[in-house]
Amino acid sequence: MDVARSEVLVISTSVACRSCQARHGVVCGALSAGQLSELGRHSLRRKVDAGCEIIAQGSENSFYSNITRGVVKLCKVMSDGRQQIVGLQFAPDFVGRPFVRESTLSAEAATDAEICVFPRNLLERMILETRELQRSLHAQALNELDAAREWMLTLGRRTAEEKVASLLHLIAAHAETATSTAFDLPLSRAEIADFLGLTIETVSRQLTRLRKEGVIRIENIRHITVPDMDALAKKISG
Amino acid sequence: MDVARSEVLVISTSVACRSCQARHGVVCGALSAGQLSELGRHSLRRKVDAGCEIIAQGSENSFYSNITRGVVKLCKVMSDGRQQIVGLQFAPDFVGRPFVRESTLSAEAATDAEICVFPRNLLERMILETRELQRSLHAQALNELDAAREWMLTLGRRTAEEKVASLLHLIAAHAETATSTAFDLPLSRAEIADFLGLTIETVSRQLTRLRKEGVIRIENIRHITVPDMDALAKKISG
DNA sequence: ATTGCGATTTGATCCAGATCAAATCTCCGT
DNA sequence: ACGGAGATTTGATCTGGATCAAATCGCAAT
Repeated sequence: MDVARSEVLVISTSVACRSCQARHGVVCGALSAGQLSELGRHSLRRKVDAGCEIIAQGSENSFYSNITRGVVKLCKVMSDGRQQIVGLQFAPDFVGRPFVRESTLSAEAATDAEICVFPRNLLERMILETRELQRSLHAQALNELDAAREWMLTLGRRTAEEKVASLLHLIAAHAETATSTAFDLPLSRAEIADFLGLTIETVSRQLTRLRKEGVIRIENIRHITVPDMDALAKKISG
Repeated sequence: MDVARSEVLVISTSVACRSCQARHGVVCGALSAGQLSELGRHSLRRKVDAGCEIIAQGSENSFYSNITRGVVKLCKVMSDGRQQIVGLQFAPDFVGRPFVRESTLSAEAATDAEICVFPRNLLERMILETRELQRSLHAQALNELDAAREWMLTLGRRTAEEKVASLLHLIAAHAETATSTAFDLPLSRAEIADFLGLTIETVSRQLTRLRKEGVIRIENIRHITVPDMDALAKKISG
């Protein structure tokens, strides 16, 4: 997303922030009706296509957002092009790093998504003013920290097969279907590789291996079925 | 640390928490004089030897602490024994995971250390009551999250040499000497391996390689000198 | 339907780091 | 000073996953 353009849009909008309320967004869920109305006057509901960069690594944090639909990937890239996905976020997560000027990572829509965009200054003021918002963002930060550390174990100590199984398990847990036994992958093979610290070839080979073992079925390139979730879980050494 | 024993000690102490104040601990730095005095009556200053387990993975979070001296490692272990260090904490960091019943990781003193121990219930009440404490712990959680994600990049995408250089750089940045060009390693080779997702043999080989290249001098097994910090930094691809 | 191109899979080979196996080094207790 | 045991280094070899190289698939544009 282009920063200058987004600021123009923020100013021009005047509708209340209904999308977040509907999804119990982290931000809107913590605000009073009055605050919600003030925030709504300056916020913007925005559709972003898969691949759209919401925040660029190294750019100024000039706005924050709530995801209301879709999946966002957080990514770090090195100067020589190597890159690592360091987090996946799902609705209704908050996106952004409060209280730091420059972003150390990029946030990019992994699927088509919808976000609710808030101007930085207004939101930071509300965080400092509103205990419940602070508490709620603190809770999300702690949850993300738990997830990041769990993933550090996966990156540092699990085999390729365990890594792929871990990813499928993670996606299944966040899938929107009730059963979560069949789901769409929000990531391409290249993105999966960047999340797992592997190459696309290894990811592909491990997926076909899991398929041949009967642990998963690959309905098509982006759609997986897991006949027996326990069999998948057994692939991940605890 | 034995949980039952620590609770007895907490109850029996009645001195104010002066060690934290001196080090501007995350907790004590955020409290008023009155709160400090209440907290002090229920807190405990405690020396722990290197290797002492402060929190056990899977145990109940029944207290929190502030580090006032030394280094604490956060560690996750798998049922088959593989383990991964997922964070290092230095004075005056806060140790513990507020608002969650069971710890998903262990915290262990990496060096001889001193911590200030608070009972869980009292501290959680103070977090909810005291905006400044909430803010301060939120800030620490966000910093730890940044550090965890930076380390995910290291674990997933850097080579063994870059990993070892990254670790030395990290330690140097937290060293207590002003120059930080010479420092003690708070970790054994085995712990370094568990932090970097490598084996001890690879860690040892990369250290001697950096030594032979003149990037570091190994004064003795736990003490490193870096003649030129830029040369070390150049080993870490950005 | 056909073409074209990027994404994915599959195959062949390579190599960074793991594993197995000794030497050394450190340092503690006697 | 003298064991002795664990920690560290060094050496030899192996291997999981990377790299290089082709197919093959999926699908959008014509």
